[in-house]
Amino acid sequence: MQSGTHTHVPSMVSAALPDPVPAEEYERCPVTDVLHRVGDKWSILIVVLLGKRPHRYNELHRGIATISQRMLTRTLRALEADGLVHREVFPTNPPSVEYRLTPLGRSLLTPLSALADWAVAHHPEIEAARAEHLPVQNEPRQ
Amino acid sequence: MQSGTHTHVPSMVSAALPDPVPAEEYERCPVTDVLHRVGDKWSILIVVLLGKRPHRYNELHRGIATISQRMLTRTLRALEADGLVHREVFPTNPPSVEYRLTPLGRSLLTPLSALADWAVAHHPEIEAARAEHLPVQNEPRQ
DNA sequence: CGGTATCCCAGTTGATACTG
DNA sequence: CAGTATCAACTGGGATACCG
Repeated sequence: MQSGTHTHVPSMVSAALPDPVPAEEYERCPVTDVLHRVGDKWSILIVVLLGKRPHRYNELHRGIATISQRMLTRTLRALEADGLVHREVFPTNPPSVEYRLTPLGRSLLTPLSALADWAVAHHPEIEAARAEHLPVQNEPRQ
Repeated sequence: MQSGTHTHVPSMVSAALPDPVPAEEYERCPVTDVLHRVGDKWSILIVVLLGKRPHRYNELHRGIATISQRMLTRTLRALEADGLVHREVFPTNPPSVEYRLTPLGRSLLTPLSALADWAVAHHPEIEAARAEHLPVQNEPRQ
């Protein structure tokens, strides 16, 4: 279940990061920046849900089950600020607000799916590795 | 400047996440799990550096510039526990320790590069979107 | 319905000092 | 060289209550 179409060393990952990484380079590294955004507790989940279809606020709230209103709002605001999600208010009564992915947000689904596929495929190996390292967790290293 | 080869909805991202996401599903989601690991402050940076070639401890320390010894060690231990990085001690004097990616770690470089390419390509759009949303940052929403 | 405003805790990160 | 130990600071996230 591996691609096989390209097994060579990735392109821009290395290119974006010069060998000695100075402090300034790190701060503005796009890769790190994006990973920090998408790597928080709820962003990917929301992006994936919105990838299926637009959702209203409480629809997302019910959809995720364990997220607090505070974090749902904060995460949506952050995604909106980054231009990944569009928020539209319909002046109905009661008011309704719809969230949907922007074209930029939809374009993120593609590389995200590559990582998701990797995660699904290799999660057993990771779990196995963790299980092996647990026994020596608190041992001093030689 | 988009791929065009596949504009459909990604495969396993949706598949791994059923529409109403119950609490238990979230906890064990491989995608979220991997993203949390790789999404921390230093992991990707280290993985990318080790993707170029093996590095010794202080070589990484000098290479990254702003990382503390504590966080370098902790991040390396975490990557090692997940089976992404291999640590080898050479009994020289003074001692030397070499870190390199495992095959699993190297396989992560491929999907990571897809995300990295996306990040590099679309970072300007993200920055632009942020710049537009900053002025209304503290305004109450209608 | 779709949010804000507070308060608070747990976990993450950093600074500094010390060691086999 | 390759780390550990300790403490302090910062931040993400949750609980609860309230609002237009």
